[in-house]
Amino acid sequence: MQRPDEEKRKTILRVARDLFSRKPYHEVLLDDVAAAARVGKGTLYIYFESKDHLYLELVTEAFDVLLDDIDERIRADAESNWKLLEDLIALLAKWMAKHPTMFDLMGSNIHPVRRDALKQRRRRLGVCFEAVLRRGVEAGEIVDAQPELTAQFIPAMVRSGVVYGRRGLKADDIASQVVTLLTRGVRGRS
Amino acid sequence: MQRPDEEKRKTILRVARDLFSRKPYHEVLLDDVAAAARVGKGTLYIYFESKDHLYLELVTEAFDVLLDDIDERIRADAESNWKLLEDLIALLAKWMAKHPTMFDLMGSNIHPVRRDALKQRRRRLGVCFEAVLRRGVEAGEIVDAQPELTAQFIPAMVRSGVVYGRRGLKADDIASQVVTLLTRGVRGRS
Amino acid sequence: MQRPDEEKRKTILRVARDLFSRKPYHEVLLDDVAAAARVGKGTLYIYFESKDHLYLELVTEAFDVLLDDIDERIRADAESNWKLLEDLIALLAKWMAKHPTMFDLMGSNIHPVRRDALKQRRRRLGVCFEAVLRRGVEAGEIVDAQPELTAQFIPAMVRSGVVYGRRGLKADDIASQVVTLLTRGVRGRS
Amino acid sequence: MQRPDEEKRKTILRVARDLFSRKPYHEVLLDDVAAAARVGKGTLYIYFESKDHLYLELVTEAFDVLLDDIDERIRADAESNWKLLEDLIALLAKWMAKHPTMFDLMGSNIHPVRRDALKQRRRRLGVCFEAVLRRGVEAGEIVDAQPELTAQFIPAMVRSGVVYGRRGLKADDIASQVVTLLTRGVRGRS
DNA sequence: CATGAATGAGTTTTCATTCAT
DNA sequence: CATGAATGAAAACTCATTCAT
Repeated sequence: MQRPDEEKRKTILRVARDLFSRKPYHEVLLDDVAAAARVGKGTLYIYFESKDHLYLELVTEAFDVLLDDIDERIRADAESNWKLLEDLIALLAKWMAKHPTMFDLMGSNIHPVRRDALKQRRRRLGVCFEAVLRRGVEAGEIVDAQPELTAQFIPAMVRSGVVYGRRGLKADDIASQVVTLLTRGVRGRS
Repeated sequence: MQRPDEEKRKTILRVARDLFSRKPYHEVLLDDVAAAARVGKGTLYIYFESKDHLYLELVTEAFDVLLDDIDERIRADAESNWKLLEDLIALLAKWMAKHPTMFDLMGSNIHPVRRDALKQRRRRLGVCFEAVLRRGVEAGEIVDAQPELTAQFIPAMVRSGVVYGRRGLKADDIASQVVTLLTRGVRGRS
Repeated sequence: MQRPDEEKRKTILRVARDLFSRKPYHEVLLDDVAAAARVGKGTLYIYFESKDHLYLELVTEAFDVLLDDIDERIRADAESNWKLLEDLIALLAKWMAKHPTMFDLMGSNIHPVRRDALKQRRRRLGVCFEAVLRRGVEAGEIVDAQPELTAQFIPAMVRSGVVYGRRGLKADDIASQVVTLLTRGVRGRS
Repeated sequence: MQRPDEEKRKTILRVARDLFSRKPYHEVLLDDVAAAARVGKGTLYIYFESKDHLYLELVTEAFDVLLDDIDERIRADAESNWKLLEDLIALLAKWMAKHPTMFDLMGSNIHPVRRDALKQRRRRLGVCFEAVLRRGVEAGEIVDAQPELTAQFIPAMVRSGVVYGRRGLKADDIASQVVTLLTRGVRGRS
């Protein structure tokens, strides 16, 4: 995807990500984006087809970085599926802390057509975890009757920790609590 | 002489909830709401101060129903805190299935001033679960070093199941998977 | 003009006059009028055809009182045309002090069709003064090459005194200054 | 790249002045203004903050032109205060003939907050005349016990001549009648 | 007659997108 | 390529008027 000025493109995306992280979609004006990126408003349309497309690229880009990281980790043979799972959770927590509103963004602000591109990413994330879980099940490391649900739960837990957790909570704290839950739940052995 | 009609108010809220559940805030026109409720546009302004207020009422109302149900269940002495926890999760799953987008709505569509009313509800939800967890810990039924995080995880898991789970998934399926997780995690005993 | 409840009609007119004197036409809501008159909004439409008609009646009514007073004074043989002129000015000043914004109201708030009814009244006022001036000219009491202009000037002066004069200015002060001007102007005899 | 166009701004003001002179504030739609100025509706909002602001600028601008002209004339040492007074009246009459409704506009159409800017101008106009009158009194050219009232009368007379005078009346006719009145009134010397 | 809830045409204002320079 | 002035469709909200009770 070679563009006239790849640098400028990056700047716009970075600046836009900032704005979209702070305000809801409809409160972020392209005037603001242009001003913050120090470019003319028309320039935005050289690099992005529309506000929706800019927004979409923004979110998917961040997402894709995560998904790539996850893929890479998965491919790098881990010592066990459980260890891999722990690593992925740590990865996820760190990423989520950096993009605290990225999942909110997925909300429903965007045009339905574009929305699907986002849902698909979110789903892929689940699929990654599901795969690891299933392999763990096969390997006897994991016992889970509904791994596809658990796979959805994991990112959801991480996100809720980041978004609703008390101030000062570290990504590691969240990750370790998720792991604890997956390890033994919270029920006392009586 | 006609009297202000509580029935009509309900109708508007119901109809609006439908629309806001299907489309993002800015795509729901008051024209649509009025048309769907079979009332004039001006009528909306008799019952609600503004679009924002209508929307807020919509979400908080649904939320408050849930919170009330939860409070009631908590007060009705349960046989154990664990049983109570299971009940609340079932309750939550059922409610969430009925309002699949209610948490998304909380996202970032609404005016910042009003947004707080929602955040506060979400927080109260966490507080309820946290209280039950802590009591469980005291009673020796539960082992959890970070109950306030777990309390956030629970609604998040339920929501992710509803929103991203495969079609045809029942509220009960989700609830039971959450309970399973909380009970023993997914790690195999090797 | 016998109406169901002449009293209620009067109340509405009085109350509306108050409101229209304080705020521009479009800021006076019929809701306000109805509330202030302690009647239902629909009731207004029993007594008046429309907001415009109510407004029109309001202004013309006050005007007609003035015009009637003037006519009466004119018919009552005065000792001289000059004395009559002085009396009319005093009358006018007193009336204007009671309806300070009545001429502003004539401004251009109202529907063009209705507007003419007002212009006509204002003109009639000029005509009254013009008639007196002309008779004064014939009687040799007055020297004026343009009595129809002077006739317009008189109400204008009185109004400006009421509207823009310093607080606490009495109707008599204004009237007497107008009379002074008409008597000898302000030019020094050198 | 286009530059903000001062010419366009002028066009809009001129066109808007025309419209506001013919119709009351609330009957002048920004659609009309935009159409008449041959610009898009949004363009109006580039040059003016709101309808109110456009309107205010319109009126104050015209007023300020007059006030500047008057100031200039006053500073240019006149042969006598009386001659100066005559000049100012002529100036005023000419201006008023060009903006027949400018004083009506001041009426009560505009938002209260903005209204003050106008009242202040009208007052300044009075102050100018008052200053000249007082100097004339000191110089023995003028005899007037209430110059501040006379100062209010002068614009009022001119205006009434323009607004209510017969068709075809020239600014000069009005000015000369005002001067005549100020010179010797209309009372016959018997 | 009296009421005030209901109505919806009418207005201002916003903002993504275009395009002349 | 870059710009930012221009555009106008779209949307929230108002309020005179109607009409069921």
